[in-house]
Amino acid sequence: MLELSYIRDNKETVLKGLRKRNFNEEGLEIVSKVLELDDRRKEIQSQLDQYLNEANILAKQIGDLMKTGKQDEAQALKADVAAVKDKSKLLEEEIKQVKDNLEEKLLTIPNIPHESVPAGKSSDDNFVYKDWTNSFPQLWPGAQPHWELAEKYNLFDLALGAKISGSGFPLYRGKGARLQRALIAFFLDNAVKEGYEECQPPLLVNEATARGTGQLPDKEGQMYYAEKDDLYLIPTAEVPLTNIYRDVIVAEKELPMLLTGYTPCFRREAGSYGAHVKGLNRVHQFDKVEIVRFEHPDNSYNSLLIMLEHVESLLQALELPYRILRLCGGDMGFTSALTYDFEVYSAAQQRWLEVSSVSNFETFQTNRMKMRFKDENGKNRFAHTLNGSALALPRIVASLLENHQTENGIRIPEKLVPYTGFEWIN
RNA sequence: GGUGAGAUGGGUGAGUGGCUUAAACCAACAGUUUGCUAAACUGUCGUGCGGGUGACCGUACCGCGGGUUCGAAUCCCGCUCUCACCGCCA
Repeated sequence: MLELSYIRDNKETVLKGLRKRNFNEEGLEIVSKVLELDDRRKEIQSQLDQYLNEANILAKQIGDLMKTGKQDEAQALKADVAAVKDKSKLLEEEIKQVKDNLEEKLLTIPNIPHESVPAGKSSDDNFVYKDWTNSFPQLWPGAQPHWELAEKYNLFDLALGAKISGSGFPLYRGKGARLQRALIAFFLDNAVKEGYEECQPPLLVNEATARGTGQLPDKEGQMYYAEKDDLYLIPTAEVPLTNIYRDVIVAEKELPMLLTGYTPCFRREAGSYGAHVKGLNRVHQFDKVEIVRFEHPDNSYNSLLIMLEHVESLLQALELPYRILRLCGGDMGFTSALTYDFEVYSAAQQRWLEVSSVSNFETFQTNRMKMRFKDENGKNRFAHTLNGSALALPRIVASLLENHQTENGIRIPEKLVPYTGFEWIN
């Protein structure tokens, strides 16, 4: 959620930012609308405070009169209080309406893209920030896509997963299951080495938590929901990890705070079926190691670059061809100010697969969550949040299997061997 | 699932209708003292909103939501959560 004071002081910047997100002139009216509502809110607040002040003074007088035995005079004042109360009641109702309306509108405004974010309609307009300049792995004619390799080497079984749960719930087994565990441990170890604190959060979260990071009300349909208990299955560890600091004010020197966690992630992905979702390309349940940072606003963009390097180092260790995209305004998530996507090349499918999304949310999430730090002047300010996948497993596995396949089996990258305990899948 | 107790500021915890934004203690921060550390002493030490250049002023907030009252942390109702014990259970 954008800060109202920010919208007020930077209206032109906000409008420019929303245009980058392809808001038309009609859509942009929301900005003026919000400011008008806020003006009205302030107006009512002033008047209301005045009435309440009057009532408080009268109540005190009544108390004093009662104590000194002047019952009659006290009774007379009670009528005055009642009159003031009537007026304040009306204003209270009105201000509640205005506030609700304001909040509702504010929640529909996405984050303002960073000035460096290119305009654009869709993923076609994303800017290649760092391209893969080496040659791609050359596969021989008999090379197979990962779903065929999985069958050949008994690594995972989608049909079996479908029997047990439904489509999109892979069942890993044998060396496939071991590979999952190895990747998770490898990613976690690397995050911890970078200074992130390892966490194991709950996988089901309540409404306030889902709201804090912006999954609600924006992406309600994307989450699985356990109705009986009013809990949501997390679509990413970002949700529970970031909410650790909901409604918390920390000392400035505590920043930055770095958290990492492995969790399964659950996504309904309603409506996405077809050729692109074959194999592990898109599933309802997958494993991911997430990194989350709470940063001082002055440092957040620098830290974003540090996160990029971290994710890059993982992909290099796994010896996978990758590229980094800078998302355009039209393709960026609702809550993000700047997002880099990482894609690995799937040699057998001959296309890029997204494996990580690293974003700076600035104060968009912390404003919703009321997560602040006390600055050197004793003022409470919203911290910046950042997060990124480091990494999401399924497409890494897909790419790993496809790119490292040989006629004699699939080679495990050297850095991963200590985790898998085997050098070859064959 | 059953029974009981509870929810107050960063923490412990006092506070049963007006003198309470809320005692006291601890932690934290600043200063004095000191060769250094420690101790001692002094001071500061909640959040949102509105107003003001500002010191400040007003207002709301004692788990959440209602209610009673001129006036509620305090009384009433509903909800949520926590803790303890029992049952079930990895």
